[in-house]
Amino acid sequence: MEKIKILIADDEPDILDFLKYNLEKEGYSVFTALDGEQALQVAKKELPDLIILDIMMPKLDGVEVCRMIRNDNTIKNTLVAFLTARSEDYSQIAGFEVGADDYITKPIRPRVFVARVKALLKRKGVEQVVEDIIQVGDLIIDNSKRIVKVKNKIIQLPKKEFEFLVLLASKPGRVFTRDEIYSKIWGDEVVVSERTLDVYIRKIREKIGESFIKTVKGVGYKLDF
Amino acid sequence: MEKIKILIADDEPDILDFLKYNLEKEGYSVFTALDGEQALQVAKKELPDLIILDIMMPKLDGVEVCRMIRNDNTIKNTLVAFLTARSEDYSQIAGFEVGADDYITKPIRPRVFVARVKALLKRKGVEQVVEDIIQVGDLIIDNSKRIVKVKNKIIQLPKKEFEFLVLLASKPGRVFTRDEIYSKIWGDEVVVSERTLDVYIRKIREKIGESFIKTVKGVGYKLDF
DNA sequence: CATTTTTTTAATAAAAAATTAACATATTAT
DNA sequence: ATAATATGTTAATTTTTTATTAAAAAAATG
Repeated sequence: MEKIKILIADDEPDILDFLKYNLEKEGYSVFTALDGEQALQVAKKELPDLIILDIMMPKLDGVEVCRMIRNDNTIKNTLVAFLTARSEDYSQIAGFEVGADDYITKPIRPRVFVARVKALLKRKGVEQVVEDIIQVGDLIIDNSKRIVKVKNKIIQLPKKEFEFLVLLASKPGRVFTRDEIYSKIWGDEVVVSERTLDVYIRKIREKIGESFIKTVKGVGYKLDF
Repeated sequence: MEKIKILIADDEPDILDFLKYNLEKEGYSVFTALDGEQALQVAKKELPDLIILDIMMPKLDGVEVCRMIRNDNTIKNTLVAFLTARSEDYSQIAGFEVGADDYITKPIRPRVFVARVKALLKRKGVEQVVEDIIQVGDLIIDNSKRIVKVKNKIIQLPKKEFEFLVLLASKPGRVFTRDEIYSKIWGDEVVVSERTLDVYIRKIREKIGESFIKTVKGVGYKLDF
C-alpha cells in the first residue's frame, strides 16, 4: 500500500530532521526543503499529500509559498499546514487567508505534532485509517493478530485473503472496483488473470460466511452486514 | 458512463505505452498516434476530449498539428496540451500562439503527469466532478457506496440505472434531453434502440418511486422533488 | 527435498443486467 | 376530433459479468 507523502519546509536543518524522523517513524514518506523555493519545486515534483511550511523562511516565506501553491493547478488542492512560533500569531490571519488547512505552533512536541498531523489527514480524508480492530456486524478483523472472528469463532486466513478482507473492511459499505482491488492488492506491475479475484471471493466467503461480501455487479465488491 | 477520451501523439512507442498505461489506469479511454499526420487522422475520427502532442514528431510537428486542429471545424475546440523537453522552452511561445491549453515537460513522472491532465480537464470543465453524496428531497444518492436511499430505505440499482440517476441528479431540476442522455451514458458510437431509455426510466421509477423523475415531453427528463 | 499450503489458471455454469421488440397509451398540432 | 408524434409498458432475448470447481503452479514449511 502506497505511503502518504509529506513535505516539510523549514530553514533549520535540525528541526527538519527531527520532524522527518518522527513522521517516518509513523510510516509516512517524508520530503524536506530548506526554503520556500525549494519547497515549491519539490511539491510539484512529488505531489505530496500534505505540505508543512514554516512561516519564516528565506527567499519565499510560508504564506507566500502557500499562495503560490493555491495558484498552481497541479498542486492547488494539496493540504497545507503552517509551522509558527507561538508569539508571531499575527500570521494566523494571513495564513488562513491564503488557504491554510491547519496551524502547528512551536515549540514542537513530537507526540502532539504527530497527533496533529494524523488528525488533519484523517479530517481531510487522506489517511487510510486502518484500525487495528475492525468490526462489521458479527465480523471482527484483528489486524495485529492477523485473525478474523465470526461470532467468536476464530478463523485464519492466508495472506492475500486477509489483505483483501482488510481492504474491503477499511471502508465498510464503500464499493471497491475490481481494478482498484487488483491495483491495491497486486500492484500495477503484476498482471493476474481476470478470474483470480472471483476465486478469492469464493474462498473468503466459504470461510467467513456468504453474507458479508456483497457483489456490486459491473462495479466491484463491498463489505457490509 | 462514457469515458473521457484522450489522444496522445509521440514518436517514441515506449513513452506512448507508458502514458497510455497511466491514463487508462485512471479510467480514461486512450488513443495513440506515432506521428502528426496519424494524430490528426485519429483526432477527426475519435473526437477526443484532449489531445496531447509531442512537439518533436516526424512528418508534422506538434505545433503544426495544433495549428491544423484549430483550423478544422470538427475538432477546433478540442483541448490541446504539448509535451516538451524542458530545454526546448522556446517552443512554449510558439505553442501558446497556436492555441495550446497546457504544457507538460519531460521527463515525465507518472503522478505529476496524471495530476496535470486531471487539473486541465477539470479547469476546462470536461471532467465531471460528481459529488460523493447527492440529496434531492427524500432521495439520497451515495456514490461511493453505490446505494440510493428513499426515506431511509436502501435501494440497490444496477450499474446503468445508477449512472443514469447520478446523471440526472448531478444537476437537479435541469432538463436533460434524450440525445444528451444517450450521448452521456452510451457514448456517441454505441447505438441503442429508441425505446431503451424509456425502459430504464421505467425500471428506476419502479425502484425509487414514480415521483422523482419528471418527463418533460418533447424535451427530456429531469430529477425533482 | 518432500510435503503442505497458498496462489493462480482454466473451463464451464449460472446469474444478472442490458437491450430489443411488439404493442399500448398519452400528448400535440391541425 | 384525429392523425401524427412522442413516450410508456411488458416480456422475451441477448450479452455481459460473476460464480464455481478442479487442477496446476508456485511458495512456504519442516
